Amino acid sequence: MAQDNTTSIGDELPTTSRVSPRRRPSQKRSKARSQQILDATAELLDEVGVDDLTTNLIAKQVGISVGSLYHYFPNKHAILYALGERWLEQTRLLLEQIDQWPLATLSLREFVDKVVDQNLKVYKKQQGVLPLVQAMFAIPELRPLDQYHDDMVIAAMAKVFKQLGAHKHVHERERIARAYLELTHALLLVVVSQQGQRAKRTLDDLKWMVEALLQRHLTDID
Amino acid sequence: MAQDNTTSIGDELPTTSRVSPRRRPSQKRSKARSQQILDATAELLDEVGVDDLTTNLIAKQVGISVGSLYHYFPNKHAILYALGERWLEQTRLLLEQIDQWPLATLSLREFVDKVVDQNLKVYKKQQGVLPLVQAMFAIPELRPLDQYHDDMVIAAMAKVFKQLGAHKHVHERERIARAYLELTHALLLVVVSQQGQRAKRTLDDLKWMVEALLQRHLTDID
DNA sequence: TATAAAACCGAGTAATGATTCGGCTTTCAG
DNA sequence: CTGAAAGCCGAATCATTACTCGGTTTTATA
Repeated sequence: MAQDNTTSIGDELPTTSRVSPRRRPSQKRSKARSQQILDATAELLDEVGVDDLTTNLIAKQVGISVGSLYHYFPNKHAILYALGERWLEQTRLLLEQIDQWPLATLSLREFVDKVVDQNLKVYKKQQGVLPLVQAMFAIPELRPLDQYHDDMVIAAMAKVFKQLGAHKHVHERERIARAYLELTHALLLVVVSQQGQRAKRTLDDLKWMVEALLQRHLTDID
Repeated sequence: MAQDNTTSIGDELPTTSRVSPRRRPSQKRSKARSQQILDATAELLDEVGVDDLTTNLIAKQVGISVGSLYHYFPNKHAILYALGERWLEQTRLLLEQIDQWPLATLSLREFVDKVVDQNLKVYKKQQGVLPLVQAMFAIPELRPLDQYHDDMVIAAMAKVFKQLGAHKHVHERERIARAYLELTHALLLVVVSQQGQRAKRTLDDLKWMVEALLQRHLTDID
């Protein structure tokens, strides 16, 4: 009953905080399966939400057994964590791109138009964003991801705002970036859930508001 | 669905026709305890969040046993549900007030200033709003509350927008109301979490954006 | 004071769902 | 062809927590 010497597991972190794959997928096939699991999880998030997401359900969706599932991920949270990392990566890429834009040559309107459109793409591409983001906020084990995401966006945008002409203290620019983050996040989730003309109009409203927010702080003097 | 085992208020009948008068005092106590439980739950929501909220924890916080807890509420969700209803009621009251404002005599700026300030008060008064709202969205049993809340706000604000001069189809006004709802909700949660000057500035930004949103749709013609 | 209803207690029960484990099957380098 | 590693299986186990229940204490009216 006590720990036998079945290799490798005994000296790891407590179960709940192990979040990386139990072993590095050594084959292409293995890696593909990990991705399959993440895709299936994203689908299920959309269909049933976070709280009804069980490991058995995921396994069934992939078409494997729970046992096999645990061959690729140490625990349930690790799957969501990996999914969150995917999302984080997409956001990181976008921010990296934005940083390379010729900000000096863009009008505020052009800038806002581009950022919001690009951001929407990221939201649209990620299946089950809403429950995922919700989970990242609600589940303690995923909290660091959420925190990291926010910090990353805020830092990057605060920098961008400076380049755009907001000559204020970093602190203040970060505060504005937080407002920007929450505004776009909330409204993009609405846009994603809407369709056609309605989605387009809400997107336009969002752009309008972002522009208003930035306009205000680019013209004001601290 | 919530508690029906407490009081039926407003049955202050003449002495002669009261069937069992000896019940009244204890019912008062009962009601008070129910409120105590809700208060304790709100506190715990703030402290530990939704997922670490257990019935035993609530009981301990109140200073009673789980058994007693179940004397007042049929199950755990019912407690959160009742808490959600409290919140809903506050919102309802605010919307009712707004409906009575002399909208015709207010400038857009004055209107926005008042609505947002009043709305902030409601958010501030409700301890643990964030996890509560989060729970209302995430837990299937509470979903109806969230739905009702949104529908209520959207319907009421769509009406207000009309009075303010947005001569558009209900559909479009409701779309704008949804944007208004998400904007204020997201940003007010930020404001509540901030302090002092920082909170004030974010609040001002919020008002600025709300004004921008409404301005746009009051001047545009559908 | 007697007494019945209201409150209360908290160990025990049950249900749910994550995780394990011993053995099976497939793959593939040598 | 063969052996061992990679990959797989799913019933059994473990952990957590909502909820119950038989019995005790408190309250307040007659």
